[in-house]
Amino acid sequence: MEPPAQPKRVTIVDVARHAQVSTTAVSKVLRNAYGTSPQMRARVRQAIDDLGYRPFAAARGMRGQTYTVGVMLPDIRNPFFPEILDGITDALWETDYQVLMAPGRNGEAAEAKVTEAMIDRGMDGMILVAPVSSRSHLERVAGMVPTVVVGRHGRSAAYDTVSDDDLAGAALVVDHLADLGHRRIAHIEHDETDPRRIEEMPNAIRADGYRRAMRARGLEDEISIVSTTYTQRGGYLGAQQLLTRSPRPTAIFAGADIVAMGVLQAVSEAGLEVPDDISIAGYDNTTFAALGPISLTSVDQAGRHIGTNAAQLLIDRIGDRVRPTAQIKFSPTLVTRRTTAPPPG
Amino acid sequence: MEPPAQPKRVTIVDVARHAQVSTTAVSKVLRNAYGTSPQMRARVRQAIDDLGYRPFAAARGMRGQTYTVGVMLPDIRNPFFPEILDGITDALWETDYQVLMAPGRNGEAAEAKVTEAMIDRGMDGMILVAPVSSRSHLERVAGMVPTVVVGRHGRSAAYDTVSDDDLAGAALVVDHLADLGHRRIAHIEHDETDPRRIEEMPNAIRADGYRRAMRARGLEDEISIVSTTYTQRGGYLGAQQLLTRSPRPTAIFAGADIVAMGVLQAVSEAGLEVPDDISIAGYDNTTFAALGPISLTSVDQAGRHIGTNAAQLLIDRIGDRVRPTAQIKFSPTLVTRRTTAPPPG
DNA sequence: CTGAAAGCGCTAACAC
DNA sequence: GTGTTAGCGCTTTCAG
Repeated sequence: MEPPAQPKRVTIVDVARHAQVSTTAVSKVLRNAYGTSPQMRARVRQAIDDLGYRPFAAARGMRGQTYTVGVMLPDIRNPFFPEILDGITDALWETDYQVLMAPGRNGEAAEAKVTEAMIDRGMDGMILVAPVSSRSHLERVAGMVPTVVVGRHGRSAAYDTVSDDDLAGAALVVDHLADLGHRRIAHIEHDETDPRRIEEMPNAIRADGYRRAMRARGLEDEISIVSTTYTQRGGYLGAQQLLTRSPRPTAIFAGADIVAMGVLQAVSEAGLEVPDDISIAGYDNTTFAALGPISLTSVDQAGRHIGTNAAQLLIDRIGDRVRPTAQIKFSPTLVTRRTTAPPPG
Repeated sequence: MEPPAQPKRVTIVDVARHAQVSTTAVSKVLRNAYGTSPQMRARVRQAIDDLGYRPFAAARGMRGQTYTVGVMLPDIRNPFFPEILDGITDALWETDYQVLMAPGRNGEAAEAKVTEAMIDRGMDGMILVAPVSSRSHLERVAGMVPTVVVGRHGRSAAYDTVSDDDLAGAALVVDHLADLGHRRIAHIEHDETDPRRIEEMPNAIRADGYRRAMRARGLEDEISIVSTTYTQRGGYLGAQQLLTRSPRPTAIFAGADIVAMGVLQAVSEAGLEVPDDISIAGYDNTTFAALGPISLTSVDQAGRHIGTNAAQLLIDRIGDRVRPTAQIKFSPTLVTRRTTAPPPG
């Protein structure tokens, strides 16, 4: 058996004929536009049901909206980002908008490719999560299509933002560890060289928050940072370096849970016990931080919540493209688990 | 500062004028179509660069292709699925196709919504990963747009498939445990009630593979299955049931890594040690199975590889819609780690 | 309140 | 090898 020949799509013309009205009328009913009588709406709706009509987005896109919003996530392997997507999808579930996601792969070139592809496909709006692209690129994108940027700090007149207070989050961790009695608290950061990004990227802000919090606790002499990447391997390599230092840190604050996973690995290979010999804290409170055998102390960012808020902001922006931009900032909380305890001795 | 007024898009007409050729010529060059001289191609390319032209997908979609493929994943929280998406994205990276993903949320209604949205948006092809929809729905979709189904067993004349040999995978686990000396090996499955799906869904096949392998080892009297869901909570509840049985199983084969996470939790709460008191095995070999503190024995499905093959199949199918459908089946391998060992005593 | 008609940007016959 | 032209399905003036 061959695949069945494509049945020709039902169009607005078919619906109009069936309902004995004009195509204009159908179009108006579809968009809940002004100027349709109740009985006309009823007849058109009936015809739509009878024929199983569904609007063809490409055709709509040529004149008006596509009812599609694009989401770019940096890395779907990091379990924190799916939470955000989930929040976005939930918020838009009951609307006519369909959410479509593409991975940005943590690179400027890849991100540019994705944002252009989305613009070319007529997205009505875009949500860019923790993009690494330059601010000017982001503003150019936002100039073409309503855009919400998630995770980057710093306000722009071109796009709305939703972010988490990474400065406060880092302080939460440092304070928690210091309260337990730790002094030699080290940090593993995601290396940020581009000076223009250093003020905006969450990873850089966390490192800064760590420094400030250490100083605030009078621990400036103990500040100790290793720069790798926000990956499991980055955590592994970073921890290896830290463990050879002498005196050895009694606690490691990893900039992301995924980094903490690598740290745990290195610590275990070094024959050390967590938390008896060394305390570990992560960031993001991802699902695997909560897993029994891991039970990682981590900073919770409420990813879902970030997602729903970003979606709402985008809908508002699509509705009014010239209103002033908004900046929503959430406060993180600390979830303490079994990887942190008072220092040995 | 207001967002800058939208600069009007550069169209094919602008390019044609700039290059002093017809719009047809530009269109042909864009599609590498037959009948263009080298010098014309050069001039058109030059004009495209000069003007920064990019084709508008919505307009293309009205006549031909949109150069977009849609991927539906059941659940992006399960870290196995991102691997597949990664494989797909990689395979299509150098092509003109853009990959766009939407979550199917493990429900027939949600899946229908997503597949329709993708069809409405003129996707050139779709890859549906582990869909729960009825076969007839899948075939209807495949009749409208080239489709590859990943994970479901059973051949269809309407769509190509890529799957993993779940029967063999389950046997790998049972044999491994039996070789270690276990006899009371229990299984936690994802409950499948729909008889039409029971023959196709990977979860059902795994349960079946477990039963067959147990019989093949002469352990038919020890067959013990708990039906919950492929979630962490499902694993937790399932394990709680199993641990109260007497005699207690000495090994639990969880149908998915995420399930094994819940099992580990329940086992730990019951005060039992893994693997000394009880062995645990999972399925999917997700990133967290490999994490040091977890180190879960699991079946590897090579998700990336599944993704790249599905993408290739889809490209082939887009190129020739009537060629016979293909069924690719991969063989899983077992990765043994620290959660399995000989039974106590 | 309703409908006729003009495109949106692109592709595909079909002529030249 | 190249250009002219007629739409694809929808939205949007603009008359009636």
